[in-house]
Amino acid sequence: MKSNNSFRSALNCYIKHPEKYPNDVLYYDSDFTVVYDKYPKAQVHLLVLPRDLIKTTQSPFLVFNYKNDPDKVFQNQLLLCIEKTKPIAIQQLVIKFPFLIQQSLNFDEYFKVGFHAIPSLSNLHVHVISKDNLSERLKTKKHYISFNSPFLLNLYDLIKNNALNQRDINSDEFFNIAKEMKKIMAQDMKCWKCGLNFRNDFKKLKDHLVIEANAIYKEDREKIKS
Amino acid sequence: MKSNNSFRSALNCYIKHPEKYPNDVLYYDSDFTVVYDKYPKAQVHLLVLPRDLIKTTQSPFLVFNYKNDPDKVFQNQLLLCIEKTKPIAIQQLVIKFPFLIQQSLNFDEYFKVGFHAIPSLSNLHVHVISKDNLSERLKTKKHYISFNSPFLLNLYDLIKNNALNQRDINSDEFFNIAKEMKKIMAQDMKCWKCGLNFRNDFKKLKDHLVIEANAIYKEDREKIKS
DNA sequence: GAATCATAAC
DNA sequence: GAATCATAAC
Ligand SMILES: [Zn+2]
Ligand SMILES: [Zn+2]
Ligand SMILES: [Zn+2]
Ligand SMILES: [Zn+2]
Repeated sequence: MKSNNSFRSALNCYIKHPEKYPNDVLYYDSDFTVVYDKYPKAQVHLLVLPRDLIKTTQSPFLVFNYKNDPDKVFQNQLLLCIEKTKPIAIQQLVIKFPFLIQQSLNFDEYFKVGFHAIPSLSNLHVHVISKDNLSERLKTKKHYISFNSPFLLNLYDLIKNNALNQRDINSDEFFNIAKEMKKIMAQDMKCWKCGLNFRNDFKKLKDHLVIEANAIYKEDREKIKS
Repeated sequence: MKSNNSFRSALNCYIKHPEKYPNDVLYYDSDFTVVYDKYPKAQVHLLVLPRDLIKTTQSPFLVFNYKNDPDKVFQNQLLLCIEKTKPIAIQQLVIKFPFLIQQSLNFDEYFKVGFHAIPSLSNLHVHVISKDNLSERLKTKKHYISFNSPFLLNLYDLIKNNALNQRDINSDEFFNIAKEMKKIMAQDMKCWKCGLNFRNDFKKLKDHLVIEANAIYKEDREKIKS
């Protein structure tokens, strides 16, 4: 056990008093808060935080688990909040790349939405993140893999009644998940776009991500021209 | 003993074939090569490499050691090469900060010249480095301390007949030096300009270095205006 | 010399 | 979650 776990509650302030952090909070209502990730791992990286005091404490594996009698009302509220977050995320991308045209951007082409299988921060949070992974804050293999492997639990996969959320969630199962994820973290790094294998060469991957970002964010402009 | 020490000879190509590396080499003659440090730890960071095949293998403590009958001809050649390097370094700084006026810059106010007490690369090299330590490549406490402590052997101090170069250079003495330097590396990080103590908070130091660099490189412009 | 990985302490 | 420190392998 760690001596001081207060950092694990770093997001709690945003669900408790979203009105106090106008520089960090992009949107809030009675049920959700949307904030910038303080250490963004891509050009756009937002967090969607359920404000419900029970839900916020739950594991992403548990909160939608079928054996746990999933709260369909909550699921639909969350999906609705994600729909509200999509244009916000797109707008953030357009701020970074003014040549992009907001109305023509397909969210699914540019973004991913999901939970980390083993979050470090205890308040339940959905990552809404652009696919580029172009960021100074992306500093380690673990950062990259955590968004480009089964460590990222796609929100829509999780909500479906599939293998992901039919696991028995007991401490044995959490131990198994931890073991799986450790294996996943040890795998090679591959480009999210073209699949090129960078093995453990993080620096080369970083250089390549610049090229891919230039391509996707310019390509769109070219498409618009033609 | 390390299994593969080839990285220690990374600078050898520049003294062997300076003409082959026009992108890296700023100046060379029959006795010296001046190159960009490949991982600059400040806005301007150059290396002066003696091309003599004996001198290049020597330790900075040994090459000027009085008990070792110092080669005064070599010393003077090196000092002359440093004099040639000074305007080059100043020019590099002006390229980064075009508001600076080349002719009015006092080298000693903006730069340091010296050896690392315990170099990682085996070819003898003098660092000519701007004092700012503002660089993305400055990533660790050791990087910073290595230029802001007795780990940096000031060239002119070393040439003087003083305590620094009167040490008996045997393996016992090298062991003592290594122990001293380890202590030095464990000390707090302090701002090179104002002396503010950042202890082990490297991130805060980095932020502060931005402020100090803005001040020194703008200050000069103000002086010129008045 | 840099970079990857593991490990505390917060 | 980030950041400091230590340790291999190159
Ligand atoms: Zn997380
Ligand atoms: Zn690619
Ligand atoms: Zn060196
Ligand atoms: Zn200062």
